[in-house]
Amino acid sequence: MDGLLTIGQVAERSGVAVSALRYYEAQGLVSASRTAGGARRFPRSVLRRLAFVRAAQNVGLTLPEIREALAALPEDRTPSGRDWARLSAAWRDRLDERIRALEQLRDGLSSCIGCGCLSLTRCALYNPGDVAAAEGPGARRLSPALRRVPPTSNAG
Amino acid sequence: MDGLLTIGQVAERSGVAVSALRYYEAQGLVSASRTAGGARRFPRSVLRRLAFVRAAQNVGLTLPEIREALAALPEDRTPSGRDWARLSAAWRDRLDERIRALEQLRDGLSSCIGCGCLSLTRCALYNPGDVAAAEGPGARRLSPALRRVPPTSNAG
DNA sequence: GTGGGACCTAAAGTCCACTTGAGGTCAAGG
DNA sequence: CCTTGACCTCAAGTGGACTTTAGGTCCCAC
Repeated sequence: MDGLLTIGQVAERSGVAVSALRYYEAQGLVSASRTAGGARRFPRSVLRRLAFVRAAQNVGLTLPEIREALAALPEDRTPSGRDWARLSAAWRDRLDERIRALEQLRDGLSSCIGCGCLSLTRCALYNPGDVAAAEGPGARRLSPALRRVPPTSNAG
Repeated sequence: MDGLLTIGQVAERSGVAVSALRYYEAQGLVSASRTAGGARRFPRSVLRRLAFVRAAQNVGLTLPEIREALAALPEDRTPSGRDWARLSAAWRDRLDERIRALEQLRDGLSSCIGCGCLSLTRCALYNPGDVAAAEGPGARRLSPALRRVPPTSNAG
């Protein structure tokens, strides 16, 4: 081993499926060199990059957004404290937003217990953060502020 | 009007799109009688039912799960305080769990700012809920609380 | 020199919660 | 009579993040 990792090794060490790794490469989230035979060889730094991707997903970013964020960071070095701080702050805002929305939901719920109201116009549970949105097709289980806890449902 | 609502009226009053209402009927979440001409006529109770659906979605339930929950409630009456309280409590647990997970993420993030670590084994952001390094080299999954699908059910 | 992994590509499938489109029916109004 | 508008059905499309499938290559061990 010359410090480069096969896709299988990356998958094993990162917990990201091989197919997902290929998909990420296609989406420009990670990059790999190739052997003579065409097999991917990932630099070790891909592990950090994948950590970043995972973390960003946890914060609720889409892959295109994550790609943007990654583009702002150095390709193969540890990001500078300043860059990192800026990103982190943005993420924390998002987290705060999500947490707030959930808390609102929960508190609305508490006040609902026993009353059974679910008032269409007033119930905080029904209408959290009063986003009533109609936003085009696609899965939309949570109100925008709450959207997306990533699928990560590999067997465990 | 004999207390029955057209699909358009239901859509307007509930904020749920006409197409969604038809979809819900197909999924067994709501039911409607038909006029001679074949048009749907919804009982007024559908509004409460839809409120329930919305609320449950906000808590993160899938439509099949919601159908289950609805099955446990009386078809056309207001649910009893007891039933309602039981459901609400379950939902609040879910919310609490999600909120906790997100807070952990956020707090881990705060401690990351300026360090730029994203350590695969130690970083709270990457590995929320310290399901951390316990498991040999490489990273692990999301904390259960951030996973999409509840322990009681299967997944997509 | 052959069997078996690990790898490759491109395309299609999956899941969820819907929406959109095509093509048709029905009741009321001008 | 004809149009308008609300409704109908069934089929296909949408978006995100992947996975699965089909068919092939590469290389190592026996």
